[in-house]
Amino acid sequence: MLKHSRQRDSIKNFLMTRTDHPTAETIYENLRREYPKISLGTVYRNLSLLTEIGEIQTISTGVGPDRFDGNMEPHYHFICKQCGRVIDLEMQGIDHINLLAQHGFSGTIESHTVFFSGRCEKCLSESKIK
Amino acid sequence: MLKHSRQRDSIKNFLMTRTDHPTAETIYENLRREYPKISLGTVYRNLSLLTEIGEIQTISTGVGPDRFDGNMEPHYHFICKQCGRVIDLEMQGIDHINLLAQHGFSGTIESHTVFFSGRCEKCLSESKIK
DNA sequence: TATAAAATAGTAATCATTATCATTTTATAG
DNA sequence: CTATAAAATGATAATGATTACTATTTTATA
Repeated sequence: MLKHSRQRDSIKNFLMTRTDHPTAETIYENLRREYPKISLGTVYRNLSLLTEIGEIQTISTGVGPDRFDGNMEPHYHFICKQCGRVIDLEMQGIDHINLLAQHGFSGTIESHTVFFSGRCEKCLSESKIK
Repeated sequence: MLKHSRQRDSIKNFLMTRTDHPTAETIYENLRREYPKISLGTVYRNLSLLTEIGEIQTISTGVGPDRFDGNMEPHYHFICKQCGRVIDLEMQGIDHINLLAQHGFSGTIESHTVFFSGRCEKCLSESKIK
């Protein structure tokens, strides 16, 4: 049975205030202001738990540590090849790609994970300067 | 300047014979038959290098270690939620999603990474038995 | 064949994450 | 309220995957 925990609430609340998909380490550093004795293990444990119960999303980009997202509205992510920033994309849904994948495949297609990549606005403007 | 290496050739060749997207560890175990003294570091170093020069693909699924693919023809991957197997999908291209992502986004969308998931044929048939 | 650059094997180090466990917190019941 | 049991925590050790380091070997070229 799941019991209430102040630390878990705080992690969830922190994620709700951010749109930059912070890492466990960043979340830890920030929570320490409110809970100076919180441990990194507690942060990881709760991030896993919150992901399991569908309150947050874990984003494994394949580059660097995992990132976490408190926004559960369906949306897609962009990863900048230059600075690594993860940015929310405002685009229409592309669930139809599941049908394309299912066609001729003998397993069941239940979901998909998509990352777009390229260069973000900031990196583009900085490279123009140089 | 890039110099030739028997070990690198062997890694590349091994990947060309497989369609199951082996891990570095699996590649290492197999290469040891031909090169009993090969080190895991050499395997990782060459897998990174081969990926950099575009001869193979690194697949970071977010679950378990990275997997590697010697097939550079454009294609998509399915990851079984139950057994973790990575399977090639034979589906039409979905590059049009880049345009959808680009619409209203101020950076540049250059590419995308997509994984489909669900249950593979094998896991489906096994769960029927039980 | 000599030489320099690159690659290797062996191993240590690092990074991200998970596991362990004694102590504390939370929920529930008397 | 207090007692109790389950769950969560903090502190820390352990793990798994990958990268870094370095003396030695291999490769390409002169």
